[in-house]
Amino acid sequence: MTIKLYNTKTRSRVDFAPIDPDNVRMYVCGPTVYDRAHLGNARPVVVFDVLYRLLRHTYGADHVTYVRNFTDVDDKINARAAQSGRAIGEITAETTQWFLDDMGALGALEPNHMPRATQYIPQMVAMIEELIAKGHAYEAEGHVLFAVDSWREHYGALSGRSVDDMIAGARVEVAPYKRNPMDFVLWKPSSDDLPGWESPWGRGRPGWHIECSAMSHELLGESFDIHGGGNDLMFPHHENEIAQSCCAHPTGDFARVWMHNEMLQVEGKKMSKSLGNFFTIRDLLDQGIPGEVIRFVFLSTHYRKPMDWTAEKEVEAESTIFGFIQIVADFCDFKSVDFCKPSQKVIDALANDLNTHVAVEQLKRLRDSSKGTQLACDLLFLGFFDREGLQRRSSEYQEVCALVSPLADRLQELRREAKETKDFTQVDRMKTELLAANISVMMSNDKVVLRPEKDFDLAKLEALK
RNA sequence: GGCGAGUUGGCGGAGUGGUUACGCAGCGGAUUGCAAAUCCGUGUACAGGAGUUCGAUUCUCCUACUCGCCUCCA
Repeated sequence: MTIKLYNTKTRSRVDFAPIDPDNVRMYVCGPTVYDRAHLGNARPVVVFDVLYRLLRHTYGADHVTYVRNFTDVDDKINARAAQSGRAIGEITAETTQWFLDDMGALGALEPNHMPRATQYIPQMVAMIEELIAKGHAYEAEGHVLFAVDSWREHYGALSGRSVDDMIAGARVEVAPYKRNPMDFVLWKPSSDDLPGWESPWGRGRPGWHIECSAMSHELLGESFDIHGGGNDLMFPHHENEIAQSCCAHPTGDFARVWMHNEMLQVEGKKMSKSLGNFFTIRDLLDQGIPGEVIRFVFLSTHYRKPMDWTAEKEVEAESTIFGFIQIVADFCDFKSVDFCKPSQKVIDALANDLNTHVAVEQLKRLRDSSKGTQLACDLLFLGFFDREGLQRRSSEYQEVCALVSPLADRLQELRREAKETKDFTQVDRMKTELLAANISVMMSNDKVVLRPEKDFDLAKLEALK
């Protein structure tokens, strides 16, 4: 099977061929840890989690190396520390754990490596020295800057810009010590109240971009397969990563395939604090929206299209997931799940540039044909549940069904009598109460089946007991 | 201003150079004590214009609009 992926670098869909099938390597830009992850932060995590799962399935779980960093040195963090009076390390440690917890709730597997920027300062310093030695960077007023003119003909290739275009359209304030307005910071000086490390250029801290170049090199080598992130990172972050890495390691390719997910919107608008439609994953989880529902909404839209988070979609996803659980509860043989493979249609859909929408449609087809075991298997594969969680949800549903089952017998008995007397008052009364508790009542000729639906409320059945 | 992405039926959302997914909602029918579920049937969409083509929703160009990046933000 060939996995096809859209490569931003070439703006085309390519057949994915790993450098080393025994060690497929992927790097995804992770969060800056200063606050709870918001909904938008979660999109790349979920998207690349699906890709990670597909790669593991295709090349073997032990033959994929997935790296996602934590940026734990950044001026936003410093600002947060200054404003809250808390220690930087305390903030970053806490936020890092929040991130892992929240992403775990969305079913994201943890990457093989989750490097923290602060643990790779020596590698960054070494890389910067290399860049200076090769004439791609220069020191100025305590800063070290990357000289885009030293790589002018390549710089901007990923995002489709030329240095000249960017200078023409730039709105940035240009620091006077820059040789070219587009030159970006590799290292900057730290005052005593800011975190800093000793370096050949004095006490300072790294610029934003160098960490990804240094850490991907350290953990994945000078050439690796896939680099991912949100498309807002394309410029300048990824462009600068490429410049740094390719100039420091000219014999390597750096990342061969670049993948970018589109942005997320909320009710048709950009999620932003100023619009007041900003919320975190934790906010949603606390509202009782389960992680698998959030994941389902995400996967219903292709990753390269803007995804609109709406209350309506969330509600629909919740029903759909509930419907899956019903079918799993009724038809899944959990003993077989362990030996079950994901549907070929799901794999094919994902292999087609991560067409998660089509994969999700396949789940619905399995549901409609009551293929509970296969459905369970695919739900697990796509990360909606782990095995334990799914089995628990399934059992819980079965228990509820068992509780209402005697009522079905009673209703059937009432119905049998009513058919003789032609007086259906009692039957209808009972049915109304069941419906009010969100229990579907399905009456065939000789049988009554009660099915608790989403938001069923057994408390409302007290009157029937 | 520069760069990029997008515009599909009531809504959501795939996909394809020709046979017009799918989901939800809707409508008609079968079925039902009434329903539900199910089954059958049904709605003839691809922003607008021009071009390429035997034929374009699918390719090219233009226009409009939306969104993103260029500034901390995935």
